[in-house]
Amino acid sequence: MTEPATATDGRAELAKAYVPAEAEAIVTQRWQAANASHAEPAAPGTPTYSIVIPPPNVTAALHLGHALNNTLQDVLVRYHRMRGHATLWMPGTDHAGIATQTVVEKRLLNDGIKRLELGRDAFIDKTQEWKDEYEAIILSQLKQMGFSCDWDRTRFTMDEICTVAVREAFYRLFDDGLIYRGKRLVNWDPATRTALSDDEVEMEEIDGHMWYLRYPIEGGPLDDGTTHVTVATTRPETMLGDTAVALNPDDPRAEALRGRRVVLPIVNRSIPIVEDDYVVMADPDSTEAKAQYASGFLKVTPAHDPNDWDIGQRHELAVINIMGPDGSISDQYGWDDVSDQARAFVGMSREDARTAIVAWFDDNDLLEQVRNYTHSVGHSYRSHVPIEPWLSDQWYVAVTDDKLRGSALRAQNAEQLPDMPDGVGDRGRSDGDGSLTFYPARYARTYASWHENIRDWCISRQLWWGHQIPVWLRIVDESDASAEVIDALERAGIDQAEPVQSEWTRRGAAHHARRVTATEIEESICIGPDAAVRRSDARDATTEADLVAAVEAAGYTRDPDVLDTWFSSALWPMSTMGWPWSEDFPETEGLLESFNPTSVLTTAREIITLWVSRMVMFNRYFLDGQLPFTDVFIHAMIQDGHGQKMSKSLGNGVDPRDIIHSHGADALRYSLVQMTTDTQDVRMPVNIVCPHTGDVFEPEFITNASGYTVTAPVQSSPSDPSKKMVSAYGIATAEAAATDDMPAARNTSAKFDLGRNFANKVWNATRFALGRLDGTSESTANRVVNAAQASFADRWILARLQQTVTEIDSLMGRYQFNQIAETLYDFIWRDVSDRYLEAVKATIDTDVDQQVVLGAVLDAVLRLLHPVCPFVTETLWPNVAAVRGGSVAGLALPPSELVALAAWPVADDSLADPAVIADFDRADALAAAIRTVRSEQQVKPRREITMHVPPAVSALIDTAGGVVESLAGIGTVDDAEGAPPGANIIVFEGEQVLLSDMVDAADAGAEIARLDKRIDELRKQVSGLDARLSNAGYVDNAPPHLVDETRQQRAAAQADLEATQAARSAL
RNA sequence: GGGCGAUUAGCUCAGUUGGCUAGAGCACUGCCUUCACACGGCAGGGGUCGUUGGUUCAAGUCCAAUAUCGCCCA
Repeated sequence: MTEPATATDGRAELAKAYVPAEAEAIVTQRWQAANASHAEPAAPGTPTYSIVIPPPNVTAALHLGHALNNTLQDVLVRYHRMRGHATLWMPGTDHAGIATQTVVEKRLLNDGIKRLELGRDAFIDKTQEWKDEYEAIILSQLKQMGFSCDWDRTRFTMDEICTVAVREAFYRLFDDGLIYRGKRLVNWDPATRTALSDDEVEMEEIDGHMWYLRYPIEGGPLDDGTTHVTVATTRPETMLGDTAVALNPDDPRAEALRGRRVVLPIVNRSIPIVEDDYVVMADPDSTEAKAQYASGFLKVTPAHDPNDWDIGQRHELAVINIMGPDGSISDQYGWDDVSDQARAFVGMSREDARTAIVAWFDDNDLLEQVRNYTHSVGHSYRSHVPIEPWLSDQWYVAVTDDKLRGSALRAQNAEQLPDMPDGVGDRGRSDGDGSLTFYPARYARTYASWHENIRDWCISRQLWWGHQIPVWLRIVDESDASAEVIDALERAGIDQAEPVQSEWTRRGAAHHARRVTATEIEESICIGPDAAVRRSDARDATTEADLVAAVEAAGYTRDPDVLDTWFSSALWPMSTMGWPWSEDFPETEGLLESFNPTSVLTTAREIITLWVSRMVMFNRYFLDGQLPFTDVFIHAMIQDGHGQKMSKSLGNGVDPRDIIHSHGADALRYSLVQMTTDTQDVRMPVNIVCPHTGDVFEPEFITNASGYTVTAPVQSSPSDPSKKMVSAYGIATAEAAATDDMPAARNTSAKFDLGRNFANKVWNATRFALGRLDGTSESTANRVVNAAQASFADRWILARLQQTVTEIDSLMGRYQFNQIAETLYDFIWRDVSDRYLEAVKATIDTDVDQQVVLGAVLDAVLRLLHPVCPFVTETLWPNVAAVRGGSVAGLALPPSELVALAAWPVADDSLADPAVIADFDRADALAAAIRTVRSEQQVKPRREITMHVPPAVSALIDTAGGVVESLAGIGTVDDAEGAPPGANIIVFEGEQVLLSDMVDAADAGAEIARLDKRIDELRKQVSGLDARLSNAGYVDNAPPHLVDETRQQRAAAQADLEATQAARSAL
């Protein structure tokens, strides 16, 4: 193999096959040296194109899902950059609060270190180290895949510039009354001890039980002798916090029970019986599981169930919280009527308490029955333990406010969401209304219906890793409260925050107060970033540090919680571009004006609610209705070979670096683009590369504890089973560790062969041309070829090029990625390589015009393919540039040092030539028919045969100017009369074409068989067409052009049939 | 429970508003190591388009049921 020496102009000697690893390293350097992907704000009048990367979490290395997502973005970005747009692709990573904290905690625990013992600052340092490590890995992966992000602008969601944006956004929302603090039921994760938003809760089907517990009726039996009511519950342990029993008002038993109370067992609490529509009535014959299992009585535990909370609100029930933050039974969080009997349960875990309480009911003859019951239970997406609805103080964004939710809905394209939901109001209030378009369109409804059912967004997380909430709190007794606070609270009820005018607001902070108990008041001071405090028009504005010091001196302490990760992600298209004060970060000046709204957001569908919605709400809120992006492209998901979603726990993620290693980055990218369709998720069966032998083999699978099919952690080499290796699953799940004897094995997949072969094809097609072109010669250097005077093959390939450019332009605008890949494949492989290069082989060495055309076509091919396959095209670019000369009229291909910075080809309409394309297809069809006979007669490929043609066919052959001869291996073209006896006959367009000099002795039997088979086919075809034409319904109702077409087809098939029959009978 | 998507060749997938003999890649068969490419060329085999019913001159495509799988929401 030739060493790819790099000359100063970037040209390399071309090896026989494309070697991605060598090319990728060199090309990456050239891009870096040219700063090829850097963007500056657009000059006036220049069109812009921008994308912000969905910032990957710093929890782990990227997998193929990221590769897909970002490949699509790079295709768009490179395409628009070549189109001459000022193009920005903003890269970065996300701190991913809970996810990162969890992985770091786990790693520390492996070393025996506990987070709480380590302390907040030291833990954050450790997490920072993790972040640095994985951020570097992620950025390196992105670069290895060739992504043309503006690396100079790489951001992290906890960078100072992002922090300023987060602080300012929080401050403004707080000041505007859209952020509030309240005691609510939250989705509590007892394992990580933090609240989760609704979106972070995953529902899982659980095989559980329905327990039927008897609660004695207070004050003696009813008239019918009933002594108790039976409540049905899946969570008996929460009964300690029951504050009512509810039944449906339509229940026949309601009247007798009205006004009665029950005595809560164990606790001996007297609780009311209330009537509420929510309660499902018992009906053993119902098709609904709920009614089948219902007893008609519902225990109501407002502190531990969201539905019960609502019932409690309606009936003004007490709220008794019987659990601590770790999910154990506790009397420290609002339970103060603990009976002696109940005391025994305090301190138990929720699981133990469930067992113990059921046992207690059984022992006391109050357990009526137990039935198996499958129901869905919310689990933490992070720790996977069941969620505990838990009462606590949290911060919320009032996303249900019209300024957020309504704005998000009004943003939607009116074609995709014609009617606004009730109460949202019509579009047309602000700029971005009606401009948000989803591709594929069906996701517009997903987005809309989510907003219709949205609840306020819980943004506080009990974590250390993240943006700490910029609010300082203190609780004061009403008697100690300032007059300003009392004055503000006059206007409000309990648990409602009210703005206060105070010394703090006069110094540039925001001040709220709310009553938290009958006598206590909670005051909260929100302080903006230093840049905001300094700019404040408040009378006594100082600095953030001074203000914080003063607030803390006054007895306020900062809320230790941090913000939900998605709060900072929601600001990503703004914060990365310098909002709110780009003058403080000069490198960002002008970005917001040039590049926000961005052109498109590319993401997977799971993130529509978490991220897309919130970016829309925030961007519009802070930027006068301006959208963060106008298009949203939702792409497919990559599943493993068993149709399972790729996930860390299944260890079935594939590292793109493995694919780059086995196939190259361009192959990875091309194959991913090729499989990106509107609808279908993609299955990716993965093989393993043996690190000992290089063998590629299908791994051994096992079924894990949860019933999923996973790769066995340790695999054996197929050719030598004594050699072992660790699979990616083994590494991801830590079930096996790589050693010298048992190294880690890379993954690969045959799905990427397609892309690798294609890159190699481009490579070799170019090598062919390089051997035939010499652009430095006098004759070609300044030659301008006019298509009208060019040869048939040249006119054809230029017409096809024009068609291809037009098609790709259209497909790019519609995000039809798989069709882009197919269009490129068809043009480059089928047309340029298989047909054009074969057709010109005979003439290229002498036809100077053809050399110009070939050079131009190759140049255009590299440009067209560049967005998808940047490495191979950039590698070949200088070589092609060096040998091509002249130009083609109507085909603009201005020179450029790098193809990455070259102009997208512009092919004038004058190059379009449907007649030439039609004639070429005819010539190609004739050649194909001849090749079929050659193959059947086993004619040697190099043997040049003679064809004998009637005048009609002769005309085509003349028109085609040698193409038929080249493609069919014809040495001589003769007229029909000259055919020797025994010549083979094919029928083309109703005419007989004879072939001779095929073999030394013709096989008459094979010839007869072939013609008989063809006659059979043609008969079927004719009779099929006859059937259609004899159908009056078709002739009368189908569009006339289709009927005409059918008649022509019928005539052509009939002519072919007759000619073939004539040939057959001549034998 | 609600919504969305899928079911087409052995495998992985295309098939735009209904209209040429339902396509591609891999795999398979035969021939070819021809001076761009065996990561290749040429030729070929292989599909009752999940099932049932309907609309239509015409259904892989539209409608209705139904089965199976996946995802999202509750």
